[in-house]
Amino acid sequence: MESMANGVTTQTLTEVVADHLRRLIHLGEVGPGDRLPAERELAEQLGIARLSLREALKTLQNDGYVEVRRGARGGTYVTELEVPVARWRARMRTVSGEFDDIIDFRIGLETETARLAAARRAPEDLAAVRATIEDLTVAHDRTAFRLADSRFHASLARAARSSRLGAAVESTRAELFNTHDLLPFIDPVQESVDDHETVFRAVEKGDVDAAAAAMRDHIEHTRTQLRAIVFATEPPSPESFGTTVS
Amino acid sequence: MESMANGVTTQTLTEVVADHLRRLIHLGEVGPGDRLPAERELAEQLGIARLSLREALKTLQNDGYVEVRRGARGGTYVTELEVPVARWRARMRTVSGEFDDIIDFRIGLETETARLAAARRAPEDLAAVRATIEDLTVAHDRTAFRLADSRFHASLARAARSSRLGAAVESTRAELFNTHDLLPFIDPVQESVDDHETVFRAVEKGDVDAAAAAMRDHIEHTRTQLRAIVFATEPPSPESFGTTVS
DNA sequence: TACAAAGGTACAAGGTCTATACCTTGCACC
DNA sequence: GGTGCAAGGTATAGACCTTGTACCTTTGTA
Repeated sequence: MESMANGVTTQTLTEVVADHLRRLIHLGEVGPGDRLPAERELAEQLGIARLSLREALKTLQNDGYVEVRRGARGGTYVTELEVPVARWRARMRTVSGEFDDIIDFRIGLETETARLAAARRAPEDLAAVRATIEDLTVAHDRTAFRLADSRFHASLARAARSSRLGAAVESTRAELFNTHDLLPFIDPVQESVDDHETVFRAVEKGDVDAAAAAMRDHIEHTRTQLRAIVFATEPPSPESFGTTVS
Repeated sequence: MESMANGVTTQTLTEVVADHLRRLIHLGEVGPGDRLPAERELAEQLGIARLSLREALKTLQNDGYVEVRRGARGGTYVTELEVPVARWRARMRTVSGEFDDIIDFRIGLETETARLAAARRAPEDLAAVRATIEDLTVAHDRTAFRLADSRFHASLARAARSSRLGAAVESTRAELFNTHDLLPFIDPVQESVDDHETVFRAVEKGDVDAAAAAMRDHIEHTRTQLRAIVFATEPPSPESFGTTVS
């Protein structure tokens, strides 16, 4: 019965809430400069006591995700995320194999998502995916690009009619940090837009193998870009996004 | 900020422990007739108080997973799982799309696992996979078959050098319940052995596409078999496994 | 300068987990 | 058929976590 010799523990509410909020930041649902709802309000939204939320915010504050200001214009604001990004880079460099492990996992999830989307696409799904690509094309700042990119993958998962794939894709994106906040140049952004279009056309045609292959290529591009960022000698500078930083 | 309007909660230790044990049963790590360690011992292994464990066992007892006997030959024994299996079947029939959703997810995970295993296999990985197939071939009762099957997929994930894929494969197998406890006839078992061998040969040759395709076929066979079981008019009878029931 | 909107602090009530001690059941063996 | 003993069954006190409520402090702005 050696198989059950693991330790089991519970997370405190504080930890759960901190994870939840961190995840929203990683996913780009809220980004640098954004203000979270007031503590009392957010606590009510989440269905928890204010103290529990406050402790979670304290954790995020210590980890450099948010800063808290008091007074009339006060509130909890998402930072530029320099500290968390630096930590994430350090971890990806240090923990051997983790970086590629995450990318490999994403490839498995997203190629199958693309394949199913190509097989099952309905007209309204295609329209939704196309809309996210248009958003991506006209995105002029990090926030817009980030959201459009998230929505592309989410709408594809919806077209694939697979809730588990969709959820896993989202989790994995969260683990990879919100990558487009790191991309320093316009070129990989343009490449990314092209990739998305290639995937979309294959899905539109209903060509399952082409859709899977295009998605695989896209994520391999991501792997290359991210690897360059993670293992670069100079840290990335958020200001150098494209030419029109907000 | 509507994106954060979800409720967050903690699980009690009791719930965590119950989930943990249920998972072990679903995965077949412990099967019908097996006795769990004594409460005091198991509590210590898990690093929790005995009362917390007892409450978890109470839950499993109510759900029909285990029965508790007192006295010298007392202890906690895994049942024949008739009640949980019946509930699982009912759920798969009722919740529209969930059955196929799980299978689709498995296909994404396991085809990529097979692909990576074929690309990265080392001699000792191949030996480990081959050993599980031999165990499978000579398995004469449900327990042996179940464990060998679990180990096949686990050893393949190890050959693929992807811990995330391995973990996700295992989680998904747990969600599908331990399927071979349900299989009523010897034929699908033989088919399953053949499938495993086909996957293995492709992995051995290093043919990534063939490995992925063979795995896809295997899981599609599983889909067909399970669908028959889930939507059968008569409930499955555990006694009819092969010809040599333990 | 006073107000309002936000965060900061304090505290009591209730729930959960742990540790420990002790009771009860019932097979095995003399 | 009684006794040992390995299990499960029960009770309780203390530590810790979560909640709800009330009140204080900071700071921009009218």
